[in-house]
Amino acid sequence: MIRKPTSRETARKPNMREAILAAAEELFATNGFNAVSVRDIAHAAGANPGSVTYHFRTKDGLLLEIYRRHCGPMNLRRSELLAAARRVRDLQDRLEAIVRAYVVPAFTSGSDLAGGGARFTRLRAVMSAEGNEVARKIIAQTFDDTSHAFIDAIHESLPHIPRTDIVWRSHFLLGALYYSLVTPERVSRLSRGEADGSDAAGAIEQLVQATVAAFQAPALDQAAPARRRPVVSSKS
Amino acid sequence: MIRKPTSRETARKPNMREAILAAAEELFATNGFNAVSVRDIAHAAGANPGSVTYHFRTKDGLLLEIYRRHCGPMNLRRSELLAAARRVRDLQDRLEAIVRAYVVPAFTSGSDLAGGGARFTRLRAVMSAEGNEVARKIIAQTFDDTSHAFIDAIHESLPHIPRTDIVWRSHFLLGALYYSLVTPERVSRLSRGEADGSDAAGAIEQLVQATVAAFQAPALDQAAPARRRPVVSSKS
DNA sequence: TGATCTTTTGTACGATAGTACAAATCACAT
DNA sequence: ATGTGATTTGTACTATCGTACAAAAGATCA
Repeated sequence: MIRKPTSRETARKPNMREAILAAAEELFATNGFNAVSVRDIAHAAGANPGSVTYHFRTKDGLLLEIYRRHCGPMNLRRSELLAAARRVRDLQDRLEAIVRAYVVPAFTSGSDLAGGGARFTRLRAVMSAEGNEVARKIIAQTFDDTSHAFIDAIHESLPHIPRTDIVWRSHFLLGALYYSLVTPERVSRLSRGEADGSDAAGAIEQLVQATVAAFQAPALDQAAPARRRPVVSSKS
Repeated sequence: MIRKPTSRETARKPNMREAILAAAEELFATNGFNAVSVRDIAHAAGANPGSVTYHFRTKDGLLLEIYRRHCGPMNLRRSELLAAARRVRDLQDRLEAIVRAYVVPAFTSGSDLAGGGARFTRLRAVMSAEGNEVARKIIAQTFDDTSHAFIDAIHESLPHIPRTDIVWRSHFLLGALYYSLVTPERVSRLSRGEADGSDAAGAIEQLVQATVAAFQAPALDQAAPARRRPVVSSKS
């Protein structure tokens, strides 16, 4: 999109650059940024360490390019699905459609690259946990608009819930989404094999079902604690 | 608990060992394991790098000791609160009490060390995202029993929900909990200052309210998709 | 074929990592 | 006061890190 591909763009190996990107994405997403060395990436991609420097200059540049690759398409897909969801008449159905528009691209789409969006979403989860600065910047300036659009849409379908509560609950949604991608094996283990945490379709259905209910929870009346209060003692 | 403190246990600085542990906990929790060097930790604790080696032998040993410090007390507190919650008669109230028993210690308690359990819970979140092996082992063997106890308790108060769904939803709970501690500033930002993501009490109330509703969501009938299906097109 | 540009390779450099270890320093019982 | 064991300091070693760069190899077109 930025460079015009000259006719001799093709390299010796068919797209070594892409192989490096894919390997880096995989390694970063599973081990974190700092645990993976440029040499690890090069080795996994069948490339020479110097080749990474040639294509991306620095390790940060490599991470940045991964984000550039995915953020656009994923945001676009989310916007499309959100626009369609907003046109749903029934408020209950609309809420579910909105949540689905948020969740589905994170699991399955996001770019045409192999592996789908799940790997990239997991990468985002890990980078956010590590407090990576490069990631933080590009995420805030790329996804905050979309996040606000989703929050607004949800708020419209739940007018009686304060916006603050919606923000919190959408935050929980993202956390649940991230964690499902980070440690899927925990689900399999705790369910004693009855559930498969790595099954994207199953995870999506569970997440959508649970999240819709969470959004529909009664508003948190911060002023008046109307209902019964904590039943168990709380020391300090 | 393992060493009997001889009368000359006190060092030159009052508890340099504890200072190192606290500094490491803080740095690991905010930057990840690999991004923090032993020298960073020593500097933050006002200690000499060699002192870290003396007390904990290796960097892994330091992390392990942090876990040992917190896992026991936190598990104990959770068990106490869970036992109390199970005695609540009303099923709705009981469910909320159980969720609270899970959430509250993660935010506020967990050990007598300064800073409370929030720092340690955040540390666990980051280590889990990084796929840290030392952490994974000790977590699985320390918390799985407790997790099962909570899942069972929740299942008892929601008998009509399949266990699989409960597992998924408690997984989402943990993910939401982790993420709230990892990036609280995102809540403040998205709510445009109306909510404070760093306010533990507020986060707890929001999380409990949302999670209880999520647990109470209708069961996911994997066999019969009774309700209307996705309203928006799904390509691929 | 030979010139030219792109890509890959191989190697090296300075910085920093984790850890080991001897020497210095401390607290305390005698 | 002095000896003794626990702790802290200072330093050094080896490995690996990110990155730079010159040379080799490959591709493209005159």
